[in-house]
Amino acid sequence: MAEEWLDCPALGPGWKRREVFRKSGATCGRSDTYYQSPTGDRIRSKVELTRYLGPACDLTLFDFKRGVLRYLNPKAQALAAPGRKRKKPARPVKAQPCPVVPDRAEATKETPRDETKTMTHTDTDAAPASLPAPGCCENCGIRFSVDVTRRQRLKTLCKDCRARRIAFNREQRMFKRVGCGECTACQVTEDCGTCSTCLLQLPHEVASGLFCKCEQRRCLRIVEKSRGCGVCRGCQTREDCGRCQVCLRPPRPGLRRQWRCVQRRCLRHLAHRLRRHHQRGQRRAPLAVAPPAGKLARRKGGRDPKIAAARRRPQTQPLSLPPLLQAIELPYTNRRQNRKCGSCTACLRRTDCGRCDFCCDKPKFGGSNQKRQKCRWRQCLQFAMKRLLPSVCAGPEDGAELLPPCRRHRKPVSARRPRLGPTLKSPLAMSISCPGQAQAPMKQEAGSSFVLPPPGTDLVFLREGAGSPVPVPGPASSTEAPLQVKQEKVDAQDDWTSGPAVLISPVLRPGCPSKTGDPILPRVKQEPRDPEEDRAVSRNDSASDSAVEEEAGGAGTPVITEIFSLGGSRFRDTAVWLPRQEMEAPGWSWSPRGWPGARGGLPPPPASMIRLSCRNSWCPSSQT
DNA sequence: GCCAACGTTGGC
DNA sequence: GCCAACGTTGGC
Repeated sequence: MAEEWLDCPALGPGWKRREVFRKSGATCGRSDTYYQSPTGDRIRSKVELTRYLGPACDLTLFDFKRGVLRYLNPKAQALAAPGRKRKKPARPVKAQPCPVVPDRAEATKETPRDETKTMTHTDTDAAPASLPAPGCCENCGIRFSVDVTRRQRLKTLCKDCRARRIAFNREQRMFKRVGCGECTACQVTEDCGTCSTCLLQLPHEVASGLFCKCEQRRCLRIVEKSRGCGVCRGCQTREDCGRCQVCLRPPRPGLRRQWRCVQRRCLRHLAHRLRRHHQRGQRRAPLAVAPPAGKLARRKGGRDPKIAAARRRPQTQPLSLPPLLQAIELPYTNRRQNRKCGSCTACLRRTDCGRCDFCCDKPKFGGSNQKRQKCRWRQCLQFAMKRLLPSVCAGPEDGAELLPPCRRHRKPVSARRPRLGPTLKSPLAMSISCPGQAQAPMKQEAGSSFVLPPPGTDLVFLREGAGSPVPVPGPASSTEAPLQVKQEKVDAQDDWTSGPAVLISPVLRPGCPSKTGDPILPRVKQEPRDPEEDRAVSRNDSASDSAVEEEAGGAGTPVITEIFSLGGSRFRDTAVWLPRQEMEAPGWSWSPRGWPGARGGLPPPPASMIRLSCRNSWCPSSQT
């Protein structure tokens, strides 16, 4: 079955249908059917289609999977007609040209002619959701209509080029997973033993897996993003011309990256460079490290037999990796499961709050299903902690679960805009502590569902709990914001001076190097108080000195749900402030820049604190 | 750097 | 069949 968009005359002019086969995972081979309305809206199910079209449209006879009208014999019609039911839309539908499904008496066999004839638009007066604006495709140059009111990816490309680009990206992902099977690299069966991946002495089962191959065995058909869009004429050219000055250069034996024929160079990149007058940095060498086998054995969900074998492997082959490098996680086949510890308060929560932004986005709460994220109050705390705080929130073994915060290319400062808005959605909602604050002895709860950072760190965690006077927009209850700051060690008082800050809590004082305290930045996102947690909070409000026990016991949902509601993958862009000693490890760099309080005139953080970011830019998504 | 958008997959 | 939501990526 074709996976491109095809006309669906059964729904009327302009409607498209697409069937997509799942290419991996437990449901590999299954197909999903999607529809696209004349205005570009995507519909994923019959329910959504019914909602979209409104109650005036009867879809009873519409075969969503096949995109045609069902044929009903007279007997079936007679039986079905009296008790005809129609799904009631769960929410109001925006004005759309509404195709009319014919009455049962008009239903005929599934012939395109009949469908086209019977499917007509009656609500022709309804205005389209948005007006298209003319434009030219960046790739092929043809004029095309673009919906300027919608935020859309690849909007500079026409429909065809955009589809090709998406298909290319999909192909590239597949090449990264399994390779093309044709290129010389895919034909290599033995590891070289000398590349950085091989030198890391990964377990064979893992090293030969999908993401951590020997460098000499990585599919050559993977087009690095930094070198081409994959869509333009240059990228599509497969053969060197053999005549240009580059082709005439001598080859570079032993190097994977060879000279690229002028005819095969990305035109889009060229235009991009000309526009911006600077060249983007080059991708650094991929680097991935497997977690220790002991942690592998605890992973859920992996179905790959090789991975399973690695899980069963006894811990007799310890990896001699640098400590922080061990924090880099190998992406697993079933990474979707890795976001849940299953035991923290958030994971145990069964109901959506119905009020956070992600809940409001859900169709069941009347949303448009664009964000498609789990309720903020249900996002795993362990996952957040481990990925944000590699070196402090877990022991050496747990550290292996962490993903490296990879950096993307930054735009020039002049090109960035200050973001103003009602919310701050930043991993840096985690702050370091300030001196002179009330001390709460932190303890390591190894068996707890919520692991606290060990003593000796300067990290402070925001968490739900007692009231907090964080001045954030929202309902009146915001004065009882579910924020609480935990801290451990205190720096020397002399290292700090007070300054203006937005976030003021009983323990996080002005001047703290917290992004939340940057008066320029948006303020801390204030989620509505969760009714279930309210009860626990009210019980514990008066006992601030027992905050640690509350946290360890999972009485409340820490505000790190805010951190993680961003989605785990975004932490590759993240840098965190950590004690300087945490930086004394290879593979990490630190920068004195990035102090978020600088723009607000706040004093710099103490010398013992530095900003941590990962030097390794590789991540699975960096190549497409 | 951040995040909205959305393709995709898991699971009921 | 449908929904939930994970993971990626283009836009800002």
